[in-house]
Amino acid sequence: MENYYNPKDVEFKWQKIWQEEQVFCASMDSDKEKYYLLEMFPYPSGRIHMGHVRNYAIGDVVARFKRMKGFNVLHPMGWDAFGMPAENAAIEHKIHPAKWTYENIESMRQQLQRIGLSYDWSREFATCDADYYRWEQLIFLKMFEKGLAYKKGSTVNWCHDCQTVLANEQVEDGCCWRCHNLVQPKELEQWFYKITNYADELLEWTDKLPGWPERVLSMQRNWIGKSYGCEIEFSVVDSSEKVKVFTTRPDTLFGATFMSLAPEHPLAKTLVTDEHRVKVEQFIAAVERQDKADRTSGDLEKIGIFTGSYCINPLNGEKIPVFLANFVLMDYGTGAVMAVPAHDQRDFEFAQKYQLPMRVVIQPQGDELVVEQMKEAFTEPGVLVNSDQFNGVDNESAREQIAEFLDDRGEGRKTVNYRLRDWGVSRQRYWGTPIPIIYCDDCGAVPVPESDLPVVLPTDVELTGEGGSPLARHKAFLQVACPKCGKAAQRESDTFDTFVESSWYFARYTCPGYDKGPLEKQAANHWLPVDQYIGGIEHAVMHLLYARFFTKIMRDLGLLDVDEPFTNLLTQGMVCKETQCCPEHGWLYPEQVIDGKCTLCGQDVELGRTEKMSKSKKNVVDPNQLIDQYGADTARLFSLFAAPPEKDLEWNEQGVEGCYRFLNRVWRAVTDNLQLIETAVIPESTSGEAAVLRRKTHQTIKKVSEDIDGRFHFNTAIAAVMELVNSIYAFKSCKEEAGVLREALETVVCLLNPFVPHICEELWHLLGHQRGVEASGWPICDESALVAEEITLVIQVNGKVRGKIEVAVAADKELIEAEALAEPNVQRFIEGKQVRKVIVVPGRLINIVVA
RNA sequence: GCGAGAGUGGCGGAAUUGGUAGACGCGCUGGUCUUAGGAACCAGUAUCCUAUGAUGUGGGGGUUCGAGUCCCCCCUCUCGCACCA
Repeated sequence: MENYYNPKDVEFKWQKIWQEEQVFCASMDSDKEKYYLLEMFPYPSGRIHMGHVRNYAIGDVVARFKRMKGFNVLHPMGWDAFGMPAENAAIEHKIHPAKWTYENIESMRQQLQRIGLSYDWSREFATCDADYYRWEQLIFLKMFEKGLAYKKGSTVNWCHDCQTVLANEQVEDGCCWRCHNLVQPKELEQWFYKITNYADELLEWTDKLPGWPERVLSMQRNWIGKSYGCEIEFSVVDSSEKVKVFTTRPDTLFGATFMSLAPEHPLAKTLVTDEHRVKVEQFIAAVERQDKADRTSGDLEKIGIFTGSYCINPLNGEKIPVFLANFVLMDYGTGAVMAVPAHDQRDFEFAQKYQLPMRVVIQPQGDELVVEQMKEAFTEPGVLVNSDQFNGVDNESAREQIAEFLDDRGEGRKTVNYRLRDWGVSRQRYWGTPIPIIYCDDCGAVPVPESDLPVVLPTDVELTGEGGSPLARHKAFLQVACPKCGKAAQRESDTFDTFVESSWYFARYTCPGYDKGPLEKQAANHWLPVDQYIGGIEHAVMHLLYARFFTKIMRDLGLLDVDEPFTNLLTQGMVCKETQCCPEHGWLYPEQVIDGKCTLCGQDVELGRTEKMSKSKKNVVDPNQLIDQYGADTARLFSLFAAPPEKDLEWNEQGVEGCYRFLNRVWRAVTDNLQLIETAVIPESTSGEAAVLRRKTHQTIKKVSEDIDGRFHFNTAIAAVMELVNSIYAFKSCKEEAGVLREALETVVCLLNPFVPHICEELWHLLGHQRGVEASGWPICDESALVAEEITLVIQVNGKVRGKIEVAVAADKELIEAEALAEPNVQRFIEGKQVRKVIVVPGRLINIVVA
């Protein structure tokens, strides 16, 4: 085996040993410090892709590094196993979702194991296991008890032909992705989780997560969308109705010249006068027909219509017309806006279009706005005018004053508004966690008693894709006695959004077999929070926000004691590759192109943009093939070396070969020198070349340790080891200095172990060690080996490099200055000039400033 | 429009606190060994150039003995949000 590097044999051998000896199992009985490392678990689609390889390779580096550093590492893996692909497979291939899912899990586990990832497989579970989702049902019951789960009407995407609800991503251009018929909105009663109760806490904690990328935090803040403002009531003329608006700018209230309501506003149809009814109803219908996505996308034309009604500005008693406007959204604020065209751009455009009056109520300092000359709304700070008793007040203070004034008179009050909506968790799907509720004609929605959990998803169903969820037609499942009154009742046939499962799986890993509740508190508190979480940026908002919400829910249910689930978050970049396109055959797989020609027709292939690897663009590399060809270590190494983890990675076949060559170089460096270093020991003192190599060895230890720990600069860590290997090749070794060589080689093997564990384990073994690499610990940098006798200093004249000198480390400033000034090339540049100043940066450079 | 991030050789990317710009790898060039090399090893490789020289980190200013790094203005790209009242 030691003659040449054979990744297949080496990798198989060690994967078997790791598995048999269960070396990566984590236990709480340890006096080592805990470290919980987690990568986002995969959906078991059946095949791993390069994105998985990269994600899990990154995680594995950290896991193995932390273990070598002496931490008690928890590194689990499992399956996000509910979801629609299983139902689609069932429809297309007549295979039961459960069978499909569990078979995929088997196959994907094997594929992951081929990568050599150091998981504690004893903690593995799939979210579709009843032992998992039963606790999710229990958490729902507890939330229901506390009013955190409730039911309300909500609009879904409905395909009439398929008799089913579609997720947003299943709607393509407003049509069903399967039958291509028009999707319609449909009002359904749905379950919601009251995430808005936690909006403030979720927001506040975004300032207390320094280990998260700023852009993820900013996306979450944006999503929560907290704004301070004021609710103001406007009475309607000749009516007892009142229109409530939300505004962040009560300071502009005197400038309100009309009112805009969302077309869906409940008052829209009552406020319309008979004279305007026909046109208004046409308008409402027209807006309804507009695509939802279009309506909230920027460049929609602003249109509106007058209802015929007026309302009264509570501050000045002015009568202003009430309009309906397509840009006013029913689900933000109150669905009604007081329009201040002089100080809001949208209202400005609307007023211009319908020739509505404008009034300036805020003047900028040192300027005077004239309505007729305004080309856009003025939204900057200023001083109030045309505002009665508030004239002269700066607008920031006026905001408070007017809000308080309205509050006193009972016509308004200060409020906080959020963009965040409650989380709709009902899905009209089969392959998900059943929602444990029973509907009784007399008792209403009755929770399933705890002792009856789990509500098991029945397996005797057939999926056709038509006629709605098979659960809704499954009589044996549906028909049940009411737990309260015992009369015939019906089960809820909806299942949970699969984001519910992924909102607490990280906690369940701490006690996967616990059968007395969702969490064994002691275990959860021991391991949580996750010290490092790693996954794709695509989960920046939904998954990560839901997981944070659920953590707080579980805390408030007394299941654990942490506030936040993930201390540090790393969002890795995508794996990209150049696309290739044949004029006749369209996108081509890499193997369909030889020498720039299409293998199907021989035509020249056009190179497209580098894009995220995707099946549709065919710019994919199959990890299984890659591992067959080069081995898992090469696949891992390239994924880690080509770019820093958080950046996108551009796949490059030649780069992969370069990594393979490097591993061969490492292999030979060890095996070629085995005899020479067999009995060698690390010498007490070294000199000359040996000292230089020894210094390089310890510099590398220092550099790699710093690069991995916290910084995750794996590419530069690997580069540093490559430098050390180059130094080993350059080192002319002899028997006397074999100890230094042994130390250098062992260091290479240890430092590379987190990245390419199989080859390192084998080489470590060849180097004569009985214990595994991890057990031998992380190399320690000997500071004394870093010290050189002489160092090179750069000499600059006026900031430009003009020479270099070698000086003793101990040399004092005067000596260094004298030597620098005496350097021949430096002399040329300072000759005949006056030396103004000499700056000495210890250990780095000397800058001579001349006139 | 708002928010975040980025712009460095032929390419991927280094440069952690303001201190030798281009580490490491790919590609390319030359050499050694070889029947041969698409193997391995060695050397070279920012640009211009006769250089021990000049220029050079998207563009323009500035601070500094010294700027890829700090400040101001502008350009381009990526991502996220977006008629949010």
